[in-house]
Amino acid sequence: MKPSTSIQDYLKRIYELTESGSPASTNDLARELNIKPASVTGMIQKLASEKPALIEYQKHQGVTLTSAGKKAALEVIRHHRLLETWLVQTLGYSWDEVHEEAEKLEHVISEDFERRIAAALGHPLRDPHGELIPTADLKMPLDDTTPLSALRKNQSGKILSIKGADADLLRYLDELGLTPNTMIEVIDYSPFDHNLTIKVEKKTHVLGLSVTSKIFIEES
Amino acid sequence: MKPSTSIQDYLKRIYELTESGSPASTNDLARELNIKPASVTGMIQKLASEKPALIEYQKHQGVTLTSAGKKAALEVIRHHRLLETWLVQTLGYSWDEVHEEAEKLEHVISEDFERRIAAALGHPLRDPHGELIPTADLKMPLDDTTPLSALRKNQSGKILSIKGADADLLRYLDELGLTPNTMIEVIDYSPFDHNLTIKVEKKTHVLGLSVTSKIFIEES
DNA sequence: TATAAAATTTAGTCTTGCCTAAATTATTGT
DNA sequence: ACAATAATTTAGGCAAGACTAAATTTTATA
Repeated sequence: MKPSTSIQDYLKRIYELTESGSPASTNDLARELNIKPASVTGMIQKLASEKPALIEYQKHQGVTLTSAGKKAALEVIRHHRLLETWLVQTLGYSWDEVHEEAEKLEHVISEDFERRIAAALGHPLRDPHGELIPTADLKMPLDDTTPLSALRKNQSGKILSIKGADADLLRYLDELGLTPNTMIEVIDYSPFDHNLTIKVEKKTHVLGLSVTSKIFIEES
Repeated sequence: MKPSTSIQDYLKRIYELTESGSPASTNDLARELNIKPASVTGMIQKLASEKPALIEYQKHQGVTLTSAGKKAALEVIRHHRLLETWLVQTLGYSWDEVHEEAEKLEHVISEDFERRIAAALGHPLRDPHGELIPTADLKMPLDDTTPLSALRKNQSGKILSIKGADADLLRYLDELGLTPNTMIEVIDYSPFDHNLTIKVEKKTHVLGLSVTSKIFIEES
């Protein structure tokens, strides 16, 4: 069964709040949804105990999405971002006017409608705000323009390209095994200096922002 | 406050069922809405007893719309028909595919969205099914192509034109005062022979289908 | 480390809008 | 006119999803 509008909103917010790797707290979720924390607890308990669970939840520990939940969330986000793109292109909305409209439409359009606007727009990669649009098979793309520095704890991917590095840096990265096509995994993130601890072929390294912003990756 | 999606559906169906002049029965409404008759009774009782009542209701007598209710219904119908027109024209839907999609979208689009698609379409008079689209000020247009024979009890309007009448008929209508710009009022309708009893300048006349189908009017 | 503050959960309530079963009112055929 | 039938309404319930107030757990501070 398709999740209700309310549940779709929960999933969408949980997705956004957990993009950084850490679980979403009841309080944060309540704030994002304009709902009282007590109500959020009730809903996440229900969502966690359903047949195919959409979320992972332990009392007092916050929530994360299961892979089923993530798919459902990406479906809504895809609808939202395609709608924004479409409204801007075909009805002359400005980028700051579309959000509210898409927020309502995203819950009611059919899959057929989704396919039609995606095709009409030429399967765009980003919406008018520059945000990436999840693909038709419900994966969030991490394209060339997404630097390693945007990844957080527990995310992993494959190096696509390295841009703007001088010969010295390239040699250094090569020594560490950081070349295109290599798989990497983010072990930790320091919010203070934006240093990332990453694992590459069994070894871990700590890299600063000046380096991670030059390495472009694709999520695995 | 904007009526809920459920209430909008009730109003839309009541509008359709009462177009012929007679009130809508609980049973018919239940059938149209795919809802049990007992549930309909509950809802119409609520709607009839609200601050600005949207419907007129007497036990066992069926319901009609108040003018506020009619406005709300026409708003939904306008949304629906504009959406159908727009989906067909911009996304290549065929006329038989759009209904379901419009049925969901009609409840969530903003007034701004309505204005934008109306303008983009050049303020169309009819939707892809040929149905008239209510105007922006929420009146159902009765254009040149709508004959007097389509009107029912309690409807009134102004004669726009007379088409296909021979000299004898024109002279006869002129005697009765039935000329363009004259206000008329339907007093009664006979479903057996389609005779209409109408009032024109304090006098009433009974007209047959062969006459009423040649007089074109605009609702007042 | 004890305690105050903040976050979270529990318990109980409310509204919307639907349902079933039973009672009542209207309508219809003879 | 009067029973049989159809339509309608009443009464009681349920699920979703929100809320408040109070209890509990966690975190932070002195």
